[in-house]
Amino acid sequence: MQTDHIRLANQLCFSVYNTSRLFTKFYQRALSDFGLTYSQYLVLMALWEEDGQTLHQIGDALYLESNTLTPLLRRMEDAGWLTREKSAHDRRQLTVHLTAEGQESQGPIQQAIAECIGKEHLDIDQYNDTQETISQLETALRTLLTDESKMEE
Amino acid sequence: MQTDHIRLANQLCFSVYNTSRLFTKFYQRALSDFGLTYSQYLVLMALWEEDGQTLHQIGDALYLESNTLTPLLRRMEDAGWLTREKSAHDRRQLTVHLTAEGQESQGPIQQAIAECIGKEHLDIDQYNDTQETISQLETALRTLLTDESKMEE
DNA sequence: CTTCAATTAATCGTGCACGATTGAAAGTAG
DNA sequence: CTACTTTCAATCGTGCACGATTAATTGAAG
Repeated sequence: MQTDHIRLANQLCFSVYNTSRLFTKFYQRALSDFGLTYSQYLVLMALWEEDGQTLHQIGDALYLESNTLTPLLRRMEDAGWLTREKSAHDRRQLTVHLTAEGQESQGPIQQAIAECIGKEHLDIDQYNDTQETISQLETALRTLLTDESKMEE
Repeated sequence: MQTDHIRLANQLCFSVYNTSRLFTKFYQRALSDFGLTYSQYLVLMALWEEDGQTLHQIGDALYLESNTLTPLLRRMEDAGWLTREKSAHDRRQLTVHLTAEGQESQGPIQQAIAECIGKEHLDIDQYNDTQETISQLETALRTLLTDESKMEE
């Protein structure tokens, strides 16, 4: 039935939309003490993984572009988490480095999140399969949406 | 391991966040022809289900509050999808009714989404289990977050 | 009836997301 | 070297989300 397809897609999309908002609120509890948003936490994670990335590289990691990242990184620079400077070898690019504050905060921030997960009794182990399943859906949607833009070339 | 908990939570949250954005983009393809956003489509679905709901009732259905719905409904009224009027029996409340346009568009809009699902070869049946799993996670997070606010009372 | 509490939509300010465009810089071809 | 193309970050405008507050209306208690 075609209508069943729509109903399933609607329910699935709505659940994912709701869960995303709820997860963001959940993280916000731990992050608000540091004055961080979830998106800003994602940037920190990318830089903890590898410091000195360009805006473009961070965007590749988080699936975000300059229209979102430029103001976001500026706010994080103002807050003292990182520095922004034009790359020496290619002045079009922007290189982002963590400040000492940004580096040293990794432990405390992740501990705050860990406490939030523990204290709230979020049985996260239960969702090991969920992570795989949702990742597959994510991949399917991404290829579906990016293949389309390739068609136009 | 505590760090494993964080890593799983981070991956899960990031996947849900990405999937939500991708799903919104996917729906946007079908909805843009009608000048609708995904959030506005959710409001239409709630009103197709039951017309004449109050802002509060719509908010209960979509987990949104007046700070989001008031401007959203105003834009939809401006676009001709619905009408907003104060309830007769309780002038604090706002009753929302579909216009003829809003009612008649249900078929075409859902057909556009169905075509989008079909044409893009999104094998949605494959995600029957995913819907259940993500719904459980959604419920867990919601009770977790709303029980907390009850503690403060 | 009067006072106080509760409910409701609206308002305000901030921070994403994102489609679209711009301008600068770098790369490429002739 | 010059002209053209590509690749960047930045900018612009719109529409959510959402914490916090406000003002109007209703309900409840005395």
